[in-house]
Parts: sequence; structure tokens; C-alpha cells
Amino acid sequence: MKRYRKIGFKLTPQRLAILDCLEGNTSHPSAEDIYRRLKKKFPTMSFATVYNTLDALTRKGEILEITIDPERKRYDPNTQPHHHLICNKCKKIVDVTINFKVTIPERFRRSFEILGNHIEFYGLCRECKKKGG
Amino acid sequence: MKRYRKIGFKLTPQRLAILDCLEGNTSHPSAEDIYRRLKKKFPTMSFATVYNTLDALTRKGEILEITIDPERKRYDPNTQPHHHLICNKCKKIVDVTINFKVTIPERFRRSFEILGNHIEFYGLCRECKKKGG
DNA sequence: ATTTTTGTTAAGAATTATTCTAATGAAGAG
DNA sequence: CTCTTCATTAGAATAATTCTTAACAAAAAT
Repeated sequence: MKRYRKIGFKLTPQRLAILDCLEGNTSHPSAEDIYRRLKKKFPTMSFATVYNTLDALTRKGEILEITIDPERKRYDPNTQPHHHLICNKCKKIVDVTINFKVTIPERFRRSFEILGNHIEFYGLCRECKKKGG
Repeated sequence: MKRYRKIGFKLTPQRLAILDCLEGNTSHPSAEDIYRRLKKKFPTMSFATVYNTLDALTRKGEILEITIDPERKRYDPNTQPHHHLICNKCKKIVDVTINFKVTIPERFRRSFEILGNHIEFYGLCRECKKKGG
């Protein structure tokens, strides 16, 4: 619960609400998703606070900013290296916590220090497939 | 050269210029990069034309819209399935035209029809590493 | 060779996502 | 209590992209 303290920034009610909203959330919400969900509880909550907090958390490595949806940034509280499955139709994003071995040849490593990788699988989720692609 | 005809849309001078600018271009330019480069030759060129054309080409499958840079869309004339290497620092994107075998377990395939995948390798390019990360 | 249709362009307005700014406020240090 | 620091808010500003509209040009139909 209050393992949040170790993040090392001031825990305000707004920030706690954002953290709670993110905790275990596998829906990869955008800033707006979070804002919309939170303003019920905090009608005075500002967009800037959501952006500031998400930015602070990203810089502290507590969450990941994911760049899959061309329309907006999305955030993922799961900071373990993992991959994603994206529905081309509804843009739903599903976590794939499997470790794939993809090794890039030496010739690339000579000009680039590789620090990690991320695989996006794309396709059609069952719901969208039913409705016809 | 005029294999462009088969694309099946009207080939105007502006569109030809955009196509030429893209042809064999491995720099993954953004709409603005293209616009800036083209308005020298076509001072009357409008941003809207660049966006419309990129959009039309994307829908026709002639180019790919790539969603790696959180700030803007970038375009890639290489429509063969391939992967990318991104420098965390300067955001340079390099093509990796290697076929990796990444097979996702059956349990994912049951709820998702997988149509493809894209691997992003991220790290530091030589130049940025020299300057110190 | 006109007319009609269809699709393209340019300019700028509009929209959307995000960042910045300035004023205010709360919490902790002294 | 007063000072300092950092967070919050509202709203302005910015940046990327999309939309709208009018003028236009090529192709198709007459």
C-alpha cells in the first residue's frame, strides 16, 4: 500500500489517486483516460496535474510511456520488460510477458549499443474479428 | 521510374515530388521533414498536401506510418516487413531487415489473430555514445 | 469543343494532445 | 510563525494533425 513512499516525491491525494488508478491496471490508459476516471473523485483535478505526475513517474522509472498508438501516449505500470499485442481495429493493447530471444547480428552491434527491445504483435482481437474485419 | 502509375491515383507534380523524396529514403522522415525539403522546389506546396498524400499512400499500402517517435508520425517507404533500431538520444531510426522468428504461444492465438509483428531495438548510436550518454 | 464529373490543391481555421506559465496553497525546516 | 520548496490549478500557448472550403485541372461524357 504505502510502498509508494519509496518513490521519493511528495504524496498528495491527487498523486495517490493517480497511482491507485495505475496500480495493476493492464488497460494502458492515456492521460485522458486517467483524467476522466479521476475527476469523478477529484472534481477539481487538473489535466496539468495528470501530465505532470505521469511525467514525473516516467522519469523515476515507476511507469512506462508506450508509443504504439499514433494518436496519444499511453502508460503502463508494468515496468518489467515485456511486449504487447495490439488490435488493429479497436486499438486494445494486451501485455505479453514472455521473454523472447531476439539477437541482432554483430554488424548492428558495432554501430549501436543495444539496450533493449520491444516487440509489438498486431492483429485482430476476438471481438473485432466477430464483428468482421 | 514511372512504376508510380500503378499506385492508382492522380500523379500531380506535388505528389511526384513527395514520392521522389521518399524513394529509397531510409531516414524515416516526418511530414514536416518532407514539407521542409519540398518547399524549396515547390514554394507553394501546402502542408495539407503533404499530409493528404502521405495519408493516401499509407492507405494504398505504398508506405508505412511508423509509431516509434512519441512526438510525431514518421513514414517509411520500405513496405517489406522489417524492424527498427532507435537511438534513445538522437531518435535516429535504422532499418533492420532481418527475419526473426518470434512465435507467440497458443493461448494468445486463441483470443487474437496475429497478423504480424514489429521489433524495436533501442539503444545508443555510436555518435551519441561518444558524446557521452 | 463544351459541359460535367471527379479528384487535387492551397490557405487557413479547427481540433487534439501536450506543455508552459503564473498565481496560489500546503507541508516541512528552521 | 515565517521561509522555502514543491504541488496544484486554470488557462494560455504550442505543435502536430485534420478539416473545410473555394478554386482548379484533368478526364469523361456529351
